[in-house]
Amino acid sequence: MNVSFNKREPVYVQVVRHFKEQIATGNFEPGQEIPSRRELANQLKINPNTAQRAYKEMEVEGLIYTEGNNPSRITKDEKIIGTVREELIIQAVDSFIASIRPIDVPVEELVSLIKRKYTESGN
Amino acid sequence: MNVSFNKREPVYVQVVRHFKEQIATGNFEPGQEIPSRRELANQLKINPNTAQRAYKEMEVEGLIYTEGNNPSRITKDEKIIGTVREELIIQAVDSFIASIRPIDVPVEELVSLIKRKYTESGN
DNA sequence: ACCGGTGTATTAAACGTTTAATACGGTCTA
DNA sequence: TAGACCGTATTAAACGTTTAATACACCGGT
Repeated sequence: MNVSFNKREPVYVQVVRHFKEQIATGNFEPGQEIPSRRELANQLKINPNTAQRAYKEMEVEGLIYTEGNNPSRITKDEKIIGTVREELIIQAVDSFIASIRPIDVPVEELVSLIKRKYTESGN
Repeated sequence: MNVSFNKREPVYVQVVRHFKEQIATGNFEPGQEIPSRRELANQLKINPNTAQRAYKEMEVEGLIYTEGNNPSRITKDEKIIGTVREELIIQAVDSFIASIRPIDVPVEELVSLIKRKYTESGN
């Protein structure tokens, strides 16, 4: 569980995204138990309420579910799981396009840049 | 002068970026006069102090300069102007890479997506 | 000389969001 | 039945940004 926070974006949003990334890349199995609110808070050194808020949001979106007073679990709905990856990608791409379009960069220059930077070893 | 603000990012930051985009795309000539603080505030419906803060930042970065008590002007330093475009692009690309890398998307899928969306009429 | 426009500076208050503190009720188990 | 762990709820505090109110000095044209 490794999350580095930036301070401009709400922490709970970053936590949600982190979980989505895990789900999208298959690091979480459907139905898999996730850390309790309090345990997550401990691990990430955040307030339990912030963890709660993140989980609440994920629950509303159907990404996780809670039965009784047991730690929540990743949804078993494969359809939802499959959607997560696409949504993350689309959001990232759209946001990138929106930020780059005003600068009028030739698409080939862009592609070349991305290919090079994306392929570079893990930075 | 058309700027649409999102409310997550400080307004003055968005104003600065907007000006940088104008400079990067050549919409501003070197030495060209820009609106006074108070006029910009009127145009964008923001507080004069917010305009001042944006301009101050640009002045610190050498993008604009001020002589006497006249409205500020775009720098005549072509080197700085040339740099603006590169910086905007690098920043956008780096930020995109950072957000997309955790999802493990094949680079070709990415390139294909970007080409399609970027080429789509102005959305 | 005056008036209106510049840029600049300081200080305080308002505002919304995020985070924190705390408490409550449930369930399980030793 | 007591304790520990769950999720949940309510309220308060902290924080950063923005707004606001003023004030100052400067220059230019009337």
